[in-house]
Order: sequence, then structure tokens, then C-alpha cells
Amino acid sequence: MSSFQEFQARHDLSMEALCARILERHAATIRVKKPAVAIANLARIVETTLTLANRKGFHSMSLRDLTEQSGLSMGALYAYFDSKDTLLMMILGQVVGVVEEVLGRPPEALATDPAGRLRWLLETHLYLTEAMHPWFVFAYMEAKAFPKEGRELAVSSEMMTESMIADALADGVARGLFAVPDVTMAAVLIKPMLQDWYVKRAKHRRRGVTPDLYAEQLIAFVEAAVGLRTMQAAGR
Amino acid sequence: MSSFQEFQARHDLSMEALCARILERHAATIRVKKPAVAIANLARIVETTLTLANRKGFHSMSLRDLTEQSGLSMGALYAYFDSKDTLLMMILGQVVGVVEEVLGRPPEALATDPAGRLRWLLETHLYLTEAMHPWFVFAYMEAKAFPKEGRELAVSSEMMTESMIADALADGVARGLFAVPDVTMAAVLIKPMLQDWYVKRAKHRRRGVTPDLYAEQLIAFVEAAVGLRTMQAAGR
DNA sequence: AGATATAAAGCGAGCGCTCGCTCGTTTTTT
DNA sequence: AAAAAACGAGCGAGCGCTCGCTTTATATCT
Repeated sequence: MSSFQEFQARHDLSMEALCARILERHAATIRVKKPAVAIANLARIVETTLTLANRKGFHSMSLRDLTEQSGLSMGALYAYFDSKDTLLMMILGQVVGVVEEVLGRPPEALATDPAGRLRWLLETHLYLTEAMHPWFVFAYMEAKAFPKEGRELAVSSEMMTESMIADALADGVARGLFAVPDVTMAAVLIKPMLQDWYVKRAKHRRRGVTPDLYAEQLIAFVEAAVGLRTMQAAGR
Repeated sequence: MSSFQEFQARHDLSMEALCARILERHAATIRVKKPAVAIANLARIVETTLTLANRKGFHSMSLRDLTEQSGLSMGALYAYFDSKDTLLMMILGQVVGVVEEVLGRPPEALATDPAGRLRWLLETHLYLTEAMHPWFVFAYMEAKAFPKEGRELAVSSEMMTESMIADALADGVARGLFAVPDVTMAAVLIKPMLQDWYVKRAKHRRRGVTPDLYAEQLIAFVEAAVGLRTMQAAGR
């Protein structure tokens, strides 16, 4: 069983589970009372929004497109959000929330193992973005063009993962495991390689690269860059 | 004198020079006859478009915004392009053209020096995107959302630089200089680190990172990852 | 169990507005 | 005075969003 499959078994990232969380968060705005109905329709709305917005941009997607593709009427849509921007923030907020949840607490066993923690961070980031691919593409592409609140959310979320990587690196340097002149800079350079997996996923797929393969090769590349001695090299 | 300054001295990438090239390319569509007038107004149009589009997205920028900020009237704008999409393609086409021109032919002295060629590619890419920062942000952000022709242009341009990097790596491996298990994969991983310089330039600037510093650190990171022996290490 | 009343959910034509774009007119240059 | 360039009000289409209405689900009462 691949590591990615194990990851999926550990986390329920199904559309329904994610929309249930959106419902909790936005219970104040959503006018539909019955959770089962609300979750089912939110799923239809979000699914369609991600498809259309990732194809031609959120702003270019009209609410009429959304009614046609989702099967819900104009009025029904506005029972779930009070403006198009709120719909955007629902999706963005859920992405940020899941990132905090999944990446926020590494296994305690890795607390004293910076190399393992770095590996875990890279792997988990890739698997998470693979499992929620359209969500992350959406967040990446739309975050900057929209309300201030959304941009700040996205920036602070990115800063968090970046500093987790930097911490693992600094820890490794302190233990003499890594040789990195500037850990912040190294973390800054690693981040875009993680993002590239989902931003240009079609390209990677065309080359036949799976998430597990990308994870393996990215980790090898990064470990070489930070000067981690492999077991063979260390044994010499 | 910094390398970036040398780069700027070697290439005229001023707004006027770039718009002169746009005028050549689109002489058929542009209805204004006198080159001096056409170039000056194209410069105003492109400058304003880049500013507005990079702030809120090309699609969200209305032509009325553009008239107000550029000082040209609606009718005057349409003497320079026949549709909003054509304006987009003018800018995109110029970016792709300059990339081919500047990155397309490395100094001949580096033909038998893969490490030097790799360094030159990374450095030159960073300096070029720094000198034309708003252009590249525009191309990166808007390429996917717009006409098919534009997307294909952007993809093929990216493929070109990627394969130039892969070639330098393969050459280095053949000469026993680099240790890279998969040169294509390594090139794929390097590209997003190059793009990050302009995509998140505000972040880098906030940290006080100059183009020269970023170039230096990126090159060090990549050289470590591909296993290049430094002079000191080789001398041991 | 069937009839009725009430609440919940969904509907979609239409409102005010802004969009990309045109074209008859005016201004500037030669 | 002719040619070139710039102007900007106005067009129809399409936008986000509202609201009076219909349909469906649930509760209540014979």
C-alpha cells in the first residue's frame, strides 16, 4: 500500500466531510435548517464552483453558470451564501482550516528527529494537496485577487508551513545533521517545489509522476541540498 | 557593480523598447500611423494594464478603469487593439519573445562548461524576471484563464527553459560533474524556485533579499542538490 | 390513516448596473 | 484643407442579486 493511500485512510477529506465543516463555520449565514439537506447542496455548490473557477477563474464564472451546472436555482444558491465573495471565503477558509489541522501537529515520535520531521512535512503537504487538489488550486489562484481578509488568510497560512520547515531545518543544523547556511532561505526555496505539485499537476501527471514518486524525488533533492548524510554515506 | 546591474546594461528592456517591439509585431492591427505616437501611447496603455491587472486581475480590470488611469479615451484605446483579449496577447507575446531572445542563446564560452551554463541559466532567468517583473507576474497569473492560443504559448515557453536546464544537467552528469538520478525531474523541481522570485517578490523584498542575493543562494542550493563538488571540497 | 396547517426549501423573471465595444464628431497635426 | 488622432455618449449583453411565488416536507388534528 502506498503512503498516499495510508494518508487517505487516516484523514476523511471527502466532499461531504469538508462541507459539513463549512456548514458549522457558516451556520449564521446559511438559511437552510436541515443539516443533511444543507451538506448535500453545499457539496453540489462547492464541487461545481471548484470545477468552473479552476477552468476559467472565479470572477469569470457567473452565477448563471453555477445554477446551470449545479442544478440549483438562483434563489437556492442565496440560501447558502449572501454574496459571491462569501462563497469564495467559504472555500478558502476550509482550505486554511484543513492545512492547520493536518500539518499543524506532526507525530510526537518525530519531536527529536528533524530529518524525519522534514520528510513528514514534505510528504504530508504533497498528500494533502493531492487529496484536495481542486481546493488548493482554487486557493492559490484566487486568494490574491479577492477581499483583503482572504489575502491575509492565505499569506499567514503559507507563512505557517514555511516556518515549520525552517524549524525542522534549524533543529537539524543544531544537531549537526544538516549543513544549511540560511534555514529561512532554504525553507523559502522548498515551499514553491511543494506548491508546484498541485499548481502544475497536469504536467506532472502527463509525465506519469504519482504523488508517491514526486514525494520520493523531492525529498531526495531536498536532502541532498541540505547536506543530509544518507545511511550509506554516513557509514563510510 | 552587481551582476544584475551588468545584466541591465547588456539588455534594453525599457518600456519604450518593449513597446516598439509590440508595435512591430502588431502593425497590422494598430491603426495609429506615426511610430513615435504609437509607442508612447502603447507604453501608457501597457504600463497601466500591468499595474491594474496585477492588482486585481485582468478580467476584473475594466476598460473604463484603463481609460481613467491611462488618460486615453475609449476610442483611442481601440486604435491600438481590436479587443481586450488582443491587449492580453500583446503583453503575453512580448514576454515570450523576450524570454526566447535573452535565454535562448547562452554565451558560447559556456558550451563545454555545464556547471557554468547552469549558473548562467539560473542567474539570467532571475535577472530577466526582475527587470520585467510586472510583465512576468501578468503572464504567470493570466495565461491560464485566457484564450487557448495564449495558454499554449505560455506552456511551450516554460517547457523551453525547463529543457535548457535539463540539458545542462545531463551534460554535467555525462562529464561526471553532477550526481542526479533523474535530470528531467531535477529541472522540473528547479523551475518553481525560479518562478517564486517574481511570483512572491513582495515577500522576498520584505526580507531584504535582492536579486543578486537570491541568485547566489538559489545557485548554492541547487548545486548542493545536484551534487556539484565545490572548489574547496574538490581540492581535499 | 387521512386531511389539513405550517414551515422549509426551491424557484426564476426581473432590477439596477457595468461591461466590452462602436461610431459620428471634434481636435490636433501636417 | 486634408489627414490623422482622440474623443466619449450610447448600445445591447450579461452581471450579481432580490423577492413574490410555488412546491415539498413535516407537524397537528380529527
